[in-house]
Amino acid sequence: MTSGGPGLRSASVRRTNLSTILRLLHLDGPMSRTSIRHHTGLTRGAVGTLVADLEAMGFVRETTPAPDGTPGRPSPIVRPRARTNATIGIDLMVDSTGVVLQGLGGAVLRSIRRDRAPGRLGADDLVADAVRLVDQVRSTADADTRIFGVGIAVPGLVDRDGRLTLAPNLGLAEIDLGRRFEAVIHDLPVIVHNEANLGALAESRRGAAAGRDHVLYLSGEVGVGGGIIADGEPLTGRAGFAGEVGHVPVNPDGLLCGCGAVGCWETEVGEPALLTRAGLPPDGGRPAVETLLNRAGSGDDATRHALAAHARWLGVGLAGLLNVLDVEAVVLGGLFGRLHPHLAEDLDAELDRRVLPALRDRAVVASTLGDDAPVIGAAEAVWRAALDDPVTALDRLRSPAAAAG
Amino acid sequence: MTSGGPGLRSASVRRTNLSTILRLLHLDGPMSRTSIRHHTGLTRGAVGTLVADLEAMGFVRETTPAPDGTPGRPSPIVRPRARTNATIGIDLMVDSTGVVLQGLGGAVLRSIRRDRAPGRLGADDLVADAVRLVDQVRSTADADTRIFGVGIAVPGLVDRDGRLTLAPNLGLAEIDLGRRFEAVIHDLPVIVHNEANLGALAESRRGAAAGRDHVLYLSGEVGVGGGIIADGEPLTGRAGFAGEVGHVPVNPDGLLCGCGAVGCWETEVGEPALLTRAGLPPDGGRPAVETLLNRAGSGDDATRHALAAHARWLGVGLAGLLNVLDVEAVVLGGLFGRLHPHLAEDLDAELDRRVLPALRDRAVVASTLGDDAPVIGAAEAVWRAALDDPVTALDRLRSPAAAAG
DNA sequence: GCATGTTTGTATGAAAACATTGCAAATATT
DNA sequence: AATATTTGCAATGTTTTCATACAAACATGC
Repeated sequence: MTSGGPGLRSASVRRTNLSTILRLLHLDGPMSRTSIRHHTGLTRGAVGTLVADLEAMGFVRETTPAPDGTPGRPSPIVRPRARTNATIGIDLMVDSTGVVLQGLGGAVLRSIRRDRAPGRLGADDLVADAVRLVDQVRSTADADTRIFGVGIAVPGLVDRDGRLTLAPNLGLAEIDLGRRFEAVIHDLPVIVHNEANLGALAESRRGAAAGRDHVLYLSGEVGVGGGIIADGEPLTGRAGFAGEVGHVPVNPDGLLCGCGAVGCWETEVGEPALLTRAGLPPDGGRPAVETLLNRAGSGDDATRHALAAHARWLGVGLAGLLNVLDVEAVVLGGLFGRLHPHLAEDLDAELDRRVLPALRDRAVVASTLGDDAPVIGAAEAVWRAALDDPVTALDRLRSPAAAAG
Repeated sequence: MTSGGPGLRSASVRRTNLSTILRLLHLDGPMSRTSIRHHTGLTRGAVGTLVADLEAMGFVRETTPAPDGTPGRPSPIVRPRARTNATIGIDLMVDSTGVVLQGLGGAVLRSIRRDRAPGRLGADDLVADAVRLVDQVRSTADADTRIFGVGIAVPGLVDRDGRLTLAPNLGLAEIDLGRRFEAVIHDLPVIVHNEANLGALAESRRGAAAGRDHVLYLSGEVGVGGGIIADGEPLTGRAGFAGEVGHVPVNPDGLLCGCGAVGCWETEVGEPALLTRAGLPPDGGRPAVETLLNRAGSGDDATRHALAAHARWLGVGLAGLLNVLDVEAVVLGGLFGRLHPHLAEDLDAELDRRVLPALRDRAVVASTLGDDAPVIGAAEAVWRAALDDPVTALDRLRSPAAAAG
């Protein structure tokens, strides 16, 4: 509606600079004060007082560098204090719940995953189960560890306010999941996002696409989701639903999709489609996929043909996305990541056929974070919010009363 | 590669605030100082000196408001000085060249379009022809009009540095179009972008999607292009090629596309496909389209069926884009805009079938700027760059020597 | 026509933050 | 041990905004 951001007050300069430096340390790791100067363009004096502030707030610690042979007085190394500053990520997968504790700087301090009974729980049980794991993780943290919030990855449509519109694989719909969690974890801010969007965030920050600013992450399970990083930031769309690549039409004469349409990409590259092609039960789940991968490894012809067909359909949809988004890296997560070694060749061939020549210079790689990409992304998303204004984030932790704002 | 922006110096606060206010006036039109205060959150004193600065620089003029019946001292209206501050937009269409002079605030001060001989010119002639029109426009501007730059819209792939990689419909490839123009228009900065991206910018600022932050613009001519506005800003992609929606695969068993692939969206919804469906010569161009529209208006059955089929294919591709991008408005430009009244119903039906329910709340509208969307977008793109830092933009104009930076 | 209330612009002083400058500290080299 | 280099630290100056007080411009009511 209205254009132009808020005006910049004199006082916000400090906040912005503190945020800039802390984010730099979080993403690029420990570095000397001089390195900070070169990244930010600030003067020695300014960096000095800013780092001193961050140290006083407990965000960083300065250490003397090991001699490296260069002349001149050595510049102290500024290190993010991972153990004293952390966020929590939760991943509500279809058959398991994962929780991580991620320190400032990105290190995963603790990681738990617990299988859930295949029978579908209600929302209450789902939340209670996850909160138990959160408590378990919090109990192992140091006594002085400050936790800045909880991020939750959900396989479903989540709007910008954290309301879960639809999550068929969890059997949920129209639930304000953020509020549910906040009601139980009353002392921490909670954010909820789609798992593919968070997977994209994680892989672009810590994983296979680290440092890339234009990334497409594909999450292939029963459903197919996508997360887009554009100019280094998650692409949310109007309501937060962007990235539903599973429902791009690729085959007008294709199969009926769960969404009601015909020929969605998901019907061709989802897990059931793969298993069907390979002559395995479509709902065979993870074990069936393992069987398939084993057969592929041992050179089974039928399986290889099935994978080749799968690769072609993967290429059809992916080519369209590459032409539209012009990303520099595609990260294959979930099922796609496991399949990648077996279909990379056919996939690349299909892409060479369908992607415009100018857009062909891309990297399609398997996820390096694997199934943990969404959880790590959830924790990372909390950092993204907190590091936007570390001062008030810290203030809010100290006086939760002010969190009403 | 590196993360985190530059550090904020005390002096850059002023620049940021000047930029914020000027952009506000450019996009939202004249407003009182008080209104500026409400938009920016700045105090009376700050707004006062900032506006005084802008006035001294010749960007704005203050006028006394007409009495409106409210008590209290009236707040002066701050008006962008359109006639003293302008940008130039150029549009190199397939068969014509358009040039506009756009004042600060968005008003189109002058607009020329000249048909070009259908025979393809070389790059040199194309540039020379356009520059003649630019000179014509410049000569009609006031003597004290400052022109902040020239933006050029091209139907083709343009990278971030203004190099034209491929423009099949102009018969050009691998040309540094920006440099060519700069060599002739030596006194002005030049930027080059894809016409669909600029059309999207124009429609999201001044046209059918004014004020919307998430917009997809479709440019339908012989080729099909797209421009995406995400979070209010153009989505460029890694190299600036994002938005090539014409080559999204929609029909694996379809026709061979000019790009070498099979079943691109363009083969189903491009002008030739439409004309073929309606039993007209595929290369009939604009006159054939007029014939088709006339027949549709008079209720010709075959034509209506052709349009219905066209609408369905339009819906197939558009549904995929909506699911991926979650935009709030789709603006149909070029051919699509002219067709819209005749196929809106069938298109909406197809979208309802294929777009996820949560994403269905969108507006598909015809362009209001029509064929001028890309030219206006080109001028608007220059403003976008100049208003990012009006002070240095002005300094550069005054001392072109500094433009070397 | 005048007093009153309301809203706003202007002017002055204070506070915050960074840049600049000079000097001391810590390293490598000769 | 002396020199060159790079850096941290402290003091001073500049810039910008905020807070406050006062004057100006409008409407209303008597």
